[in-house]
Amino acid sequence: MSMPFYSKHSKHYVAVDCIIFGFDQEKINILLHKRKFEPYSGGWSLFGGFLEENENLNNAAGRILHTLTGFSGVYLEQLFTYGDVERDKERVLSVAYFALINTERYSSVEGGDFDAVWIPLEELPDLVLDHKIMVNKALRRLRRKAASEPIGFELLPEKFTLPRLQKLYEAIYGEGFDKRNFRKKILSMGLLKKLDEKDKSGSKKGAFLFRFDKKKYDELLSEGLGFEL
Amino acid sequence: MSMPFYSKHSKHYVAVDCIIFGFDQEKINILLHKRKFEPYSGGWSLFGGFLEENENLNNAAGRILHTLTGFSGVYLEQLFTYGDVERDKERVLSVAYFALINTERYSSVEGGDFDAVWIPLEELPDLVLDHKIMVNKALRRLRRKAASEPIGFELLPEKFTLPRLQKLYEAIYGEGFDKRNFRKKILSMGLLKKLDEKDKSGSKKGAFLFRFDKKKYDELLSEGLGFEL
DNA sequence: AAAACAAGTGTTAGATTTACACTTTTTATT
DNA sequence: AATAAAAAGTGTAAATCTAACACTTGTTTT
Repeated sequence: MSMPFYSKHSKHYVAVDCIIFGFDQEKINILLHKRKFEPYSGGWSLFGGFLEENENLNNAAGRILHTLTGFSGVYLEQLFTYGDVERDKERVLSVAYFALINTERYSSVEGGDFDAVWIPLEELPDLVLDHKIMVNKALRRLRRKAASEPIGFELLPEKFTLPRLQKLYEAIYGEGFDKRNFRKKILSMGLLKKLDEKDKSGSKKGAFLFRFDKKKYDELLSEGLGFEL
Repeated sequence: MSMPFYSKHSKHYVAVDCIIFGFDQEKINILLHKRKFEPYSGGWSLFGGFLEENENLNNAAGRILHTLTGFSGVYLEQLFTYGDVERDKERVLSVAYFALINTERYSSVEGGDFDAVWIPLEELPDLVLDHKIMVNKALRRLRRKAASEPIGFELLPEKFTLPRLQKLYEAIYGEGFDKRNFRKKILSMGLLKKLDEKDKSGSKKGAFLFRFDKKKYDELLSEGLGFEL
């Protein structure tokens, strides 16, 4: 039997769509662009593309992200697979990924070749297809994970101040936190290394810079502990 | 342009695999069967099948579950999509679902037409392809969700005793809990209706039966509260 | 020198979690 | 009929965690 058993089954188009989150010191933004092909040409859309033959899913997500935005080496996580969508009468499965981007490093994207625009989460326009559903799911996932894994740091530069970190968490959860309680909790994990530098961009006094201590985190993980906010 | 824009892209086989959990008053079991076709014929396998043309993903999962096991109307949730797998040189994407089954209602499956066998989680044999990875992911998901959504009840008959419910949670988390603390917490949510009946199968004294109060749960949800263990 | 501005710092009350042991009810045994 | 056995059911106290709260520090600008 040279023909595989399953060759009688149907094959499907599979797309990968990326929900790209960024943080601009103030609020969470999503990278969108205006769709340039039918159907729904001109509508706000996530960045997506098609899975190619023999291309593994994670690679496809990375490739699409890189091709369309220039970003590479960023945090990417598979979110969910949407199978109800129909386009042109033929269904296209969409595997959604969400990406977390340090906007400082990649701010050059704004207004670039692909009409990519950072849009604040609170001002999200209508999106094409089921993309809004994807964004909402991604946001729920981000909220859940940010409390139990150190993924928030992906949205910040390597060195960051505590006030900045707090702003980030406040943006993610859409609520304010008490400064003292926040510091107490985040520092008590022992996963932030305080540096001798200060960042004076935010105040006259300046705030100390910190760095996430990945080594310590891996140690904690292997002891069965971890990051828990 | 009658041909859709994306018709130049490749199409892919898409399979759906189901991780089926059951609880037999003692431990968590997984429903497996021996694969009957190449490759890996004879190896322990999850239940799976191919997604058909114009069939939506959730329906495919339900269909596969029903066709192969006779179960219907059970809890089914999409888990993750695996895109690295290769079979016969040609990649088949697999969308994994996990199912929770009230074994009492469906005990007839054991030894049925499809060689379905309930195998205790702790005695899991090697599985075909990446199925073991799927099972582990499903288990992590079950553990997470069982603490924040009332999905545990899907594994029990409609009426159940508190000692039974506690056994279930102990099986899910692989550790023992204090009886008094467990009761206190689960009853404090106000989501269990105590019935006037007792189940005497487990002891001479008999234990009162309870029922999960879905109406109350929906009320709580709409108030922004919920199930939190 | 004073005003302005954000960074930084501790304590206390309340809530939640954990640890822990005896009584009740019924059936089976003598 | 009395007793033993077996699981169901029940309360409290200590410890931990969470939440609420206001002033001081360091630097720059005027």
